[in-house]
Amino acid sequence: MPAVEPTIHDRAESLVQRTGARVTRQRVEVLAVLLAAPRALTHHEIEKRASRSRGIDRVTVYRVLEWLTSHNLAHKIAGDDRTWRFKAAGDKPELGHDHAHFMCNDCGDVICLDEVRAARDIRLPTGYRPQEVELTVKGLCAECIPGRRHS
Amino acid sequence: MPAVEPTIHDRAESLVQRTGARVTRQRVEVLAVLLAAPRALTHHEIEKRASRSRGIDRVTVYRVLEWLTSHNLAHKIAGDDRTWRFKAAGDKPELGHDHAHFMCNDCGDVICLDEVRAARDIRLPTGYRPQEVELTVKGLCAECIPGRRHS
DNA sequence: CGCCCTAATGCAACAGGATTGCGAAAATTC
DNA sequence: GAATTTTCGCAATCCTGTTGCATTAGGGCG
Repeated sequence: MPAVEPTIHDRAESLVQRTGARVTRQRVEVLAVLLAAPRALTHHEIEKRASRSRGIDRVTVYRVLEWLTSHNLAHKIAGDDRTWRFKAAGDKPELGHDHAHFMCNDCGDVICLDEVRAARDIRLPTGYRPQEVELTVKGLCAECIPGRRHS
Repeated sequence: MPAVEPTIHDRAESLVQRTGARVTRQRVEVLAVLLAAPRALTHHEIEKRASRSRGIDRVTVYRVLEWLTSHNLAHKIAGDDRTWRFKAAGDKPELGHDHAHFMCNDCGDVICLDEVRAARDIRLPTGYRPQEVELTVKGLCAECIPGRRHS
């Protein structure tokens, strides 16, 4: 059953189109997956979710993600498990990525803390030039608090 | 020429001893390397420096670093290049690791910004429990500022 | 509408950091 | 100094991510 999800897919398509580059099924699908997710996803999760209709090659997913990132349609977040996580940048690609993140020490999930802004006035050694500030709170997410059963 | 470096090596040995576990050449040497370094080192750098007298196996270095980390004698920092960097924790292993880091976007070097302390009062979604706060400033280190010649 | 050019995809092979299994070596204990 | 148990070294393996290259398919243009 081709029960398409109109809104998200269309938003994705429109965002890809707006870059002026080619609108391919793979780009749209991957971006749609990111837009639909409430948190940052690993390459693995993205690949799995994007392959529901037809498959997308592993390498293509990597390349699409790199492309999305370089066009500010997605953000790339380094986790402690040495795997990148990706998150849709939202509808305003012009805006930067200067909010904070929360990372679960147990399951590795990453969410954005949109309200928090990192301090920008930090003293560096002489000769050092700051570019971005990253603020990551680590801890346990609601799912991983001991005492709760795993879903 | 066995020109030993007395102080650092001894400090390393003492720190390892204090854990109650076995005091092996490999643990002491690796920790001494970390203590001597002004910045966080990659596994590669550590291995190279630790092998000056006799060699230490690659895998052993990994295991020693993991051991040091789990005993709070070293800290493990995730970089954007997906390689771990390690730094001695200093003489007070009880203390946490709640200072900020600077990471060079060009060469990847990581240094600690000991004076900076991250905000501890950050609002999280309900049910989330914070454990650590990581503040990382990214930019260019003095070596990598354009216009300077590479050493 | 269909052709063409080029960008993008898929496949396979590769790269490099990190991990695991297991027998050998060595640090404490007695 | 022998026993015991941790730790080491070596090889093989895993896993994320990358590269090369032939094939496919956007989408501009006639």
